[in-house]
This record gives sequence, C-alpha cells and structure tokens, in this order.
Amino acid sequence: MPELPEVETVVGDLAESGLEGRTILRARVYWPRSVEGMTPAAFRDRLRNRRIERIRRRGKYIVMVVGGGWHLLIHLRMSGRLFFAPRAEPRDEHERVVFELDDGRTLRFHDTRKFGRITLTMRPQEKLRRLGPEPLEREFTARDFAQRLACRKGMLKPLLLNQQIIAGLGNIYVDEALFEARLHPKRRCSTLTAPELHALYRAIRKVLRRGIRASGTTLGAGQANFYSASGRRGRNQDGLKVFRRTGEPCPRCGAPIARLVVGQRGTHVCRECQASHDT
DNA sequence: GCCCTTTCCTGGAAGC
DNA sequence: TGCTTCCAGGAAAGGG
Repeated sequence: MPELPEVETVVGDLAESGLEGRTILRARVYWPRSVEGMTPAAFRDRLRNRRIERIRRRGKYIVMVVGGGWHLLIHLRMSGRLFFAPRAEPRDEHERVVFELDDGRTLRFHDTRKFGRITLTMRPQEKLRRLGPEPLEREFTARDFAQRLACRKGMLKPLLLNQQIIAGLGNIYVDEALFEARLHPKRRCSTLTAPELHALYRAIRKVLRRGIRASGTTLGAGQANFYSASGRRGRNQDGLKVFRRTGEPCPRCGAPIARLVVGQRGTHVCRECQASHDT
C-alpha cells in the first residue's frame, strides 16, 4: 500500500533514473479505467511527444509536469507500481498503461488490483487543492495540526486517514503514529488534550520520516506489494511496532498487540499503552 | 458540513 | 488436494 514514504521513494527513484527531460513518444492504455477523466484515445493524443519537465510528490499523488501545460497525476492506490523496462520486454498482464520514452525505455504502470488512477489535466489544483497540508513540510506546525483536529468530533483513525485533513497517511502509518503517541484509534478527536495533540503531531512526522529513510514498507512477497521504481523492497516493515503484528508482544510493555476494526479498516493497537478513555 | 457506508478489484488466505 | 468463499484497502460518491 503506497503511502507518503512509498510514493516519496518512487518519485526519488524516477527522478534519479533520469525521467525528467525525457519525452513520452506514445502512451498505450490496456485498462481504460486506469485513466480518469478522458478516453484512452484522448489520453494518447494529448500525451504524444510531451516532455516530462518535472516530477514531484503531493500527498500520495505522483505529479509529473509534462509539456503544453499538462500535468499527469498518478495515484498508485493499493497495488500500483511504476518502473522502467526496455521497449522490447514483453508486457505483463497487469501492466495497465505503458509510456514509451525517447531513450528506448518504457515507463510501465503495473496494477494488479486495478484501483490505481492516472489523470491527465491542465488543472491539477482541482484535485490537489482538496488535500490537507504536507505533514513533513516546515510550514506545517503543531499549532496548524491542532487547529485542524480540535474541532472534529470523529474518531482519530478515520480522521487521520482523511486526506483533506492531512495528506499522505494511510493505514500503516496511522496505526504506527497512534501507537507512538499512545492514543487509541477510537478516541474522539475533540477529547484530545493539547499535550496529546502535540504528541500525535510529533509521532506522525517521526513514523513518516522513518518510513522514508527505510525506502518504504513492503509487506509479504506478492507482486501486489510495494516495490520502488528500481524494483527494491522497502525495509520499514522490520521497524513496524504494531501494524500486522497481531498477537506479538508490544515492544513497549509486552502485552499482545490486538487487531480491531475501526471505520472498516483493520487496526492494530496495544490495549495497555493506548488507553481507550471514552470508547 | 460532517460523518458513515458503499463501491471498485484481485490475489492469496482460510475454510470445507 | 482442490474447490469455494472471504478479506484487504484508498478515495470518492451517496445517504443521513
């Protein structure tokens, strides 16, 4: 599941592999629903001979500035991957969109579960402005965070997964951040004290930075798992404290990690360390 | 406007 | 062993 650290890793890999400055000669769409907002034919026509000027990340989106004012927004969702392959290499059945580049390589969008989406648009802000702040940017302060959460009545976990509140968090890093901050995922936001909000702010930044340093989290071995654009597995799974560690001892107190469902999401907690209070 | 539920999909695990 | 069923999960749309 690509979240902020995984997308950051992919973008870093793509930039390092010299994607910026390359020209897309042709795009081939093998699963039309992977392309959002226009027909595959329009997508192909508008991308032909476009130069990839810049690549960056915003939340969980990969943003490529291509020529003529167009922007490619790529969301990997559950199982999406991007990687390079020589043009002659046969297509895997799960490759949904393939971009032919001017240097003999192809950039392939591989997505077993077909949740991923690619949007070609002149107005990227229509999508991107809905996103909350970037949690690792300097301008995102503990005060901003507290203000965004304090007025909410919902449970912590669904709110942190909401990309409009804060961009880039997904199931893995939310569970890890809540453990780090010793907060129960079902706690109502409005009941948090100022020190608790501050602890959560720091925890979110800590687990995301750790994830980026480890080049992301790769769970299991199947091809639907996370692999960077250069085909590397992440190493952050070894450092996870609670996520998918049901029954294992809590690294802080030794109590068994429990699994519960919060907002229809599998959720991992230490019931000793993460007091439930009002739940 | 906020919160909650449903929908999209497939591979792999679990159940029989 | 081999078949069937169930589940995970991000974002957006729809309902209350």
